[in-house]
Amino acid sequence: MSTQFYNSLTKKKETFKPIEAGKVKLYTCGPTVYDMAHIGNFRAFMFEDLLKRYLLLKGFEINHIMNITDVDDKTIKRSFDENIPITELTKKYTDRFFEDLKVLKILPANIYPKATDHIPAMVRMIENLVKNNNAYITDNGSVYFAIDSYHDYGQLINLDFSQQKRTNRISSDEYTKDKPQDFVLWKSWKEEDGDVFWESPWGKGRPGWHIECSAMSTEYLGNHFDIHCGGVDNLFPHHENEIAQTICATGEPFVNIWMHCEYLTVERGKMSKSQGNIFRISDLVEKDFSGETLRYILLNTHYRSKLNFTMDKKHEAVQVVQRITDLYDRLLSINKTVENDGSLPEEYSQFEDALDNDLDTPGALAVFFEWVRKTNIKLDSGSLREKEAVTGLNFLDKVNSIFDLIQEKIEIPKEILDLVNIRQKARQKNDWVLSDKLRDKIYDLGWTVEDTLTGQKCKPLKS
RNA sequence: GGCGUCGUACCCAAGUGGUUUAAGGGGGCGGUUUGCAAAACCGUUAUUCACCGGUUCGAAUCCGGUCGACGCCUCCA
Repeated sequence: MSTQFYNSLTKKKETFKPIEAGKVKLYTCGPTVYDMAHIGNFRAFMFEDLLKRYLLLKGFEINHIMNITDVDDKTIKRSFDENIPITELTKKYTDRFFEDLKVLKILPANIYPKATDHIPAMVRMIENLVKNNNAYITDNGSVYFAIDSYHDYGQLINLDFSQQKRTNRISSDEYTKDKPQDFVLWKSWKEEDGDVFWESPWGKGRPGWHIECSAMSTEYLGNHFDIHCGGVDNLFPHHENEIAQTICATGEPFVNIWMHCEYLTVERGKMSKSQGNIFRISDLVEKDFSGETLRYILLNTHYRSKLNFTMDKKHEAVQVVQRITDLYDRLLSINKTVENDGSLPEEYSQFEDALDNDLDTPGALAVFFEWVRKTNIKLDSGSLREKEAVTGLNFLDKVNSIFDLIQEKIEIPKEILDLVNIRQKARQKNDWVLSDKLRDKIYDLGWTVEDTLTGQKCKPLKS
């Protein structure tokens, strides 16, 4: 089966074929670092991580660029409100963003370009657009893109501007534009911008939001590259505008495949500060969600389906993570004298087929769990051959390279180990009363002990 | 008002014309195992895919309608 991805541009699944054989140029819209990102933001980043991990599994070499938006209305307002320099604000939240990525085990991008480091490239692009008559300059020194100059405008989303609901923003805000739907490329300086501005041929100001992604993506990946991702909310206006301005500026094809992941909702609605239902990664870590459990929750729903995040999803995730980790431990503990020939179980091809089908993670997990059950049966009966243990570990490595759900080993503290050893002696003497008492004590200290055929197995309490 | 997505068991969630008289996970119940547990495993939990019509030899899957949920229409992952 060929690898197929749903392309938002053509609205159907397409066989993936990179521009350059064996290499993928990937651009993903990154965070605006005016505040901490929340679980909804990270759903998109997790989806992109999944995409990237799968392409890596398929053997592609990937150049992944993720931008950091460190100047926009929100960053300026926030730095003003908090009375700290904008660079200090954005540094703080950029650092927090990277910490969260680590918690979620999201693989790092090759480069994280910052918008403020690429103003000249944006200015050059805007100059091109002005030169090509795709953009116009207003009296106050702002530059707008004229959407009428790009006839293919509206490929990602079907919008009938004549039927558009009139919002306050359109009617009151942008009176200097030729057409309400024209979007800003360069925003002229206003008093509330303070010292946040750059010099340009049109006077001092700052770039519009959309132009940064156009400038940075083409700078690092070339004018024409393979995949561009984001959340569905980026479809319009962000990506629609990006397409228009980039194609008009470069005169070349832009992106082959646009991929968007659906919303994450909380209690069936959008997260919003007014409702107090924003979950940040650090909040969830405090509530005992691990990176693995969050990964399972986010990856157990197909990326193009809505995902309703609730606290009670934790239980299922915890169980699954533990089950997989336990199986991994069981296979590891088998003495293996055979050489690893890289073999994989027959389920592997179905696993890959599921992911080939537009990253069907629930389908892939279903195949995987069938295999987990079969393997546990063999383990229980002692009929698993050494060779199968090796093959199984190979499969787990592959699965883990995508899902990354196996928990890292935590060293058992000496205090616990001592109790386990005392318990061992008690058990040899059939002193069940003491044995059970010690088990309770170990439990109270945050650990569990299971009595297996090969002796006691100690692990931290699930969270 | 315009555009669009979705509605599958107690919960989560694949499947989008025939190998499905509907995967997988969690939970419940009943077992095997265990000194007892835990873990693992076995059985069970939707004759049915929001509802009503239609197309077809055949539909959860296609078409029309109804109801319900959600999103976009220039802040948004």
